[in-house]
Amino acid sequence: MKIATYNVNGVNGRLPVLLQWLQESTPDVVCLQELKAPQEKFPEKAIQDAGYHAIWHGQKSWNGVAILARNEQPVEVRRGLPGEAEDDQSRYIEATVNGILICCLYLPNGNPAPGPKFDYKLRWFERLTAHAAELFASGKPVVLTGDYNVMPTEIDVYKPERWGDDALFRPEVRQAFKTLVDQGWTDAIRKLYPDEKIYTFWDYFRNAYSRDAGLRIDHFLLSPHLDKRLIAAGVNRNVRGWEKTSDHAPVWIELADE
DNA sequence: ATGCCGTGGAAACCACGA
Repeated sequence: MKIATYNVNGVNGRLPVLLQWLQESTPDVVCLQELKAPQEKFPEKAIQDAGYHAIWHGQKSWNGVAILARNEQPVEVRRGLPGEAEDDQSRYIEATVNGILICCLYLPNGNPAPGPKFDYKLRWFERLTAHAAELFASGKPVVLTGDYNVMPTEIDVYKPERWGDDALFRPEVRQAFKTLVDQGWTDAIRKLYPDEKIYTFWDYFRNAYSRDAGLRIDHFLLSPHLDKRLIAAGVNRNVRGWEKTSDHAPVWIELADE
């Protein structure tokens, strides 16, 4: 079973790239972030024609998350994280697919830091961590995946010395990621490739992709049950080189059948 | 060191992203 996450940076503007990648990669489950489309503008028909059923939480202009499943209907469990009723940003959706709880998240960027956006990021992280603790305690097979907007360690940044004050790399944020992982989750990429330079995002400008000036900010966290089933993981970096592409590349894991 | 690029929405610029 292959599960992927992809920050598309505009699902409608990215539709040809998304469909091409789905056709080439044929993931069983896909988590999308940054739809940048209101609920009624999600390209449901095109995605259905590609063989995927979907649930999504849209929002005008910004944010937006979706879960796709090939030849199967994702069964929605919740949309939105608990803990802040006034939070109206579409950044979290959760569904069951094939017995696995799929949690698709788009963690706030948080810049500029310090400031209210950074405070929101840290609050959102705390809410995610609280919810993740409940999911972990349930003992169910769980995947927490998406755009975390955090580089966990120095090897996840092309030039860590330049990123120390950035909201994606500040100590509080790295600590928040560590606190979450330390509940017992497995960072799938780092389990399989503990020392390799692996990026999932490259800026559009300054030729970041061709210079390989990248960041690793899209992650898969696995519950212990799924950690045992993990057989492969990677980044479809070539997709970042396509025309009209996102600034993120798709990230994927492969789980052994039960 | 820096939104230099890209997207969406509204209005021929601005907010926002990482």
